[in-house]
Amino acid sequence: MISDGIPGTTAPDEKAARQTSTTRQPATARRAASARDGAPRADLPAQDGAPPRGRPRSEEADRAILRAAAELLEERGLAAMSIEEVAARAGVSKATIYRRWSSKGLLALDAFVIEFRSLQPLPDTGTLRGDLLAALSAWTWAVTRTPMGRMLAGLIAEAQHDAELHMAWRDRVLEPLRTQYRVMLDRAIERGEIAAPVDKEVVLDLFFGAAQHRLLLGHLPMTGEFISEVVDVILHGITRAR
Amino acid sequence: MISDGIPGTTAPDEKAARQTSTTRQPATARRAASARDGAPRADLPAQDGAPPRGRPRSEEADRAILRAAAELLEERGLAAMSIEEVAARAGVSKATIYRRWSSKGLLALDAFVIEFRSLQPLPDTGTLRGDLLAALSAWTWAVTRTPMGRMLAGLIAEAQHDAELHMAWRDRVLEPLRTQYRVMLDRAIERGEIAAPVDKEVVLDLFFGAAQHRLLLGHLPMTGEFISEVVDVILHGITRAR
DNA sequence: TGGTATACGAAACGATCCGTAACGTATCTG
DNA sequence: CAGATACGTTACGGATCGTTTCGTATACCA
Repeated sequence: MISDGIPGTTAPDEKAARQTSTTRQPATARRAASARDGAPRADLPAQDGAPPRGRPRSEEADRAILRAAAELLEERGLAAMSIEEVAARAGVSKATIYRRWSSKGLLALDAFVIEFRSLQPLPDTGTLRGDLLAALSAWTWAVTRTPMGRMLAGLIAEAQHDAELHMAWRDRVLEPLRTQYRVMLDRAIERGEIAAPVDKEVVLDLFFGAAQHRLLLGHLPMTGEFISEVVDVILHGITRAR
Repeated sequence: MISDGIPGTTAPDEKAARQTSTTRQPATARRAASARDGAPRADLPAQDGAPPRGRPRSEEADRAILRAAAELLEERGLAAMSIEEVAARAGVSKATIYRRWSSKGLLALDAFVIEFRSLQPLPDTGTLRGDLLAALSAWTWAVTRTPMGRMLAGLIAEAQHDAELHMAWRDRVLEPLRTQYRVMLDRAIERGEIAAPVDKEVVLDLFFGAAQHRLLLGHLPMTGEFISEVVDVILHGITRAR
């Protein structure tokens, strides 16, 4: 069992909608049939209770694939990244990749999540302002000083037309992050810094959205001044309550 | 020049050399290179002062291509849209498309901008709150009730790794929109509704970013309540000034 | 030790799409 | 009329797709 980011949860089925060509895909149809009668192919083989029988999957290959995917995602973006290239750079065959991930998007998501999670702490500075500044600074650092910023856009775009990836993104990236931020808001309410009836979801959208907007569009730099201005406007906006 | 060469004699080794030089770069890199070294081939042929000589471009073909591109963008997204499909649906040959647009992204941008511009009015209701509500409502309507919302993500993603498209997006979509919103803020300053030292760019990022965030991630619906909450928090945040 | 099960790399497959070119036809200007 | 340009059709070589087959490698179990 590989620790964290390996495709443990996602069920590979019904990815026909993701296919690029509409009209007819005998290949996909065949694959759907084989997925129906057989075991899921792009999942971990070990179901709890039944110890794995044959040769175990190479964790070395897992790491090499994810590392290669992360590199290529940064260099070219998701759309221009080919599985063929990932395989070549990882020193692995294509089939080895397809055994683990059913789509390019899910592979990219894993490559992204592994690093991203460790870079988003839950600050507890004692004041809401301190917490927000720390959280937004950490997020900004991750997306501007590491390859992750450039991965973001491609994943978000791909998720627009890939329901499976969309759900995975929400479950493994967006909601964990929002849950962290909600805790910060709840603590501020307990401390009496802000009034309870504040709409936390809107606050999160403002907080996170402003930064993501500037990141994706790139019209202005993400400076420390920008971060503190964002926090200040939001704080003034909600400490007045309503 | 056209007639003097026997077809078979035209330097097959030159072609081979050209092919090996580009061995197997991803499509995007090849396209970028060809666009860089060559003259702009995919623009309107009529430069002012010289009336067009030959057969004019078919405006019918223009419309059909843009319409087909818009449809496919909505259905599959930019990454999964192929020029081949656009040509088939528009009843036009691939060459006809390549004569007009040098990249898939720029074609998509045109298909997007044509409709989008007409749907973003400059409201003047007399109050900043009224202006912001009207503007955000119009934007929200455009991206949720028309195909344009789903085009947005793909274009933004493609622009991350396509400098030409990135600049075009800023010049033709982002900056015109921000200029409109800045006017609304300036009028509010004149009326004394908000203090002058407010950072207008940050306000625009909050305003536009929150909505775009919720649109792209789709974690919560873009209701009228959401719109008014966003406007209220921002307004409270900046009317206190600082 | 052998049997079974699975993963592995390598190679090949039929497709689709790319971007370009050649060719003959259509429609403009002068 | 001639010249210029866009048009549609067709074809090309190459890249990548996702899958399949095959022989080999590596685990567990009896």
